[in-house]
Amino acid sequence: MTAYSVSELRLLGLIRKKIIPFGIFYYICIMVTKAERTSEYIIETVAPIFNKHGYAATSLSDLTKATGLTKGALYGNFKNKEELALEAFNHTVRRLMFGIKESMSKVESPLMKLYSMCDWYTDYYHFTSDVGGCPVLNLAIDSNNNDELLFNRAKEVVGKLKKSIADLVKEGIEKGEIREGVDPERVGGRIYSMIQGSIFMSGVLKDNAPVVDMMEHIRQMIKTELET
Amino acid sequence: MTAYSVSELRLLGLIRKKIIPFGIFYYICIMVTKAERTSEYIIETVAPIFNKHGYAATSLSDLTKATGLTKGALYGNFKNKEELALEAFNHTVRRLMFGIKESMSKVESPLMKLYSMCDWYTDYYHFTSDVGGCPVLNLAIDSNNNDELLFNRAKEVVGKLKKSIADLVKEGIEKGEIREGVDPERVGGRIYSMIQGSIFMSGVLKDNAPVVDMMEHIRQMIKTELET
DNA sequence: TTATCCATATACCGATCGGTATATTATAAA
DNA sequence: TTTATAATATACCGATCGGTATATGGATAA
Repeated sequence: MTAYSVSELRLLGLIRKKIIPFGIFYYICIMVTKAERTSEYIIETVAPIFNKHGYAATSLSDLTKATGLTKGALYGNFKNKEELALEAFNHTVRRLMFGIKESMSKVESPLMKLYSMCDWYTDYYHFTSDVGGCPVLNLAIDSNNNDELLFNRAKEVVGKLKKSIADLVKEGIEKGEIREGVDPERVGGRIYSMIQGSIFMSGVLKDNAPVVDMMEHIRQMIKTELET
Repeated sequence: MTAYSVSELRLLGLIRKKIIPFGIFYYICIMVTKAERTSEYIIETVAPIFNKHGYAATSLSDLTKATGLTKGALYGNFKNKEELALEAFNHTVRRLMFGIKESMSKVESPLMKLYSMCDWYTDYYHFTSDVGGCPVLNLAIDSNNNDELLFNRAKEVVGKLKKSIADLVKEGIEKGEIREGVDPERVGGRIYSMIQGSIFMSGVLKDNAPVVDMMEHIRQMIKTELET
């Protein structure tokens, strides 16, 4: 089980606050119950399994084997397999989002943030290959025509990621860093398509080259087609 | 069951030739046995099901329900579920390949063939959405970490499609239509990544716009970055 | 220390899984 | 039409599926 800092636990929404009266004061007690620790342990352990094998191909026996827990423990902490898969996906996505936001927060301007995003995705293959590839790509394909709840969540994340690029482009135009004529939505969609396409190729060919090359291409594209 | 022309049957390798002696002559009798017709009927029927739901999520009862046949019939024509899934995939891919080759055969030069490919992919979403999306994308993701045989086949097709673009670029350079400095392999990989990425986006968002837009972008890219 | 309660383990459910041996039917050759 | 054979249906296999009711044990509060 990975060790977490308090800030990470807070980020992951796993900290419960309890207000305890003491005389005329109150203490705010930050606590993590056993169940919460177990839930998190389960999520962390099963996330790569669901990501690698998909929802249908992952059995409860796979999960009990990996966690060392029994079905009783799993069903004590999660409603069913679907909810567990959803939480596992959210966990992985939250981590990725955390990483990219952290990377982009280091620079100020929207244009620099776009370049920063390219830098971050350049290493994407390396830090996703061991957990079974891109969770967004995997879940979207896996759940399409199979599980509405999971698919809608995957679709939602795709939409958000696409929008986050479009928003940066829009902000760049407002700040005069990106040309007036550029359509933020179109460019956002294109760039995210390119990223996902190269992630797919890297995953299939088991080689980070497609992602690395595509990121270089996107940087060039930003330079020649977007920058003022 | 779709009606097939003799040329299509020949293409699909489903025609058996029988040589019948008649006097001093021989007749070549082109025949399709019942088993072959049944096999093809099964493949055609189950292909969209496997494509929609994936290998693991498709049960034999799904297949018997869809075909109206029993397990006995399926196992009489195919070794097992895996082989059936493989043949179903090959069938769909063969059809797509047939379509794109037909489209490209209408023009002569490699550069025009690249544009022709863009035209063809522009409609890709429409003629794959009803069979459950892009079979290459679906099988590659579905079988990765799950089924070596199926994954290797998907990977092989990805490699071929990527190579076919690279070959056109290479030929274009040789014929002086495309600039000397262009790296065919890199460009081939990029273009195929872009195509697959946009196909993914169209599939998730249930909207052909991403593919249409990306094809326009690739056309522009060919014009400005490849053409002499 | 003791009593309570919550978390986990155990045992079991009916349904369905992929696959097969055998019976039955349809086809095609003679 | 008869006969041989190919193709399909039936019935069944052990294993595993997701899920649950209940037993049990360990942590927590009094």
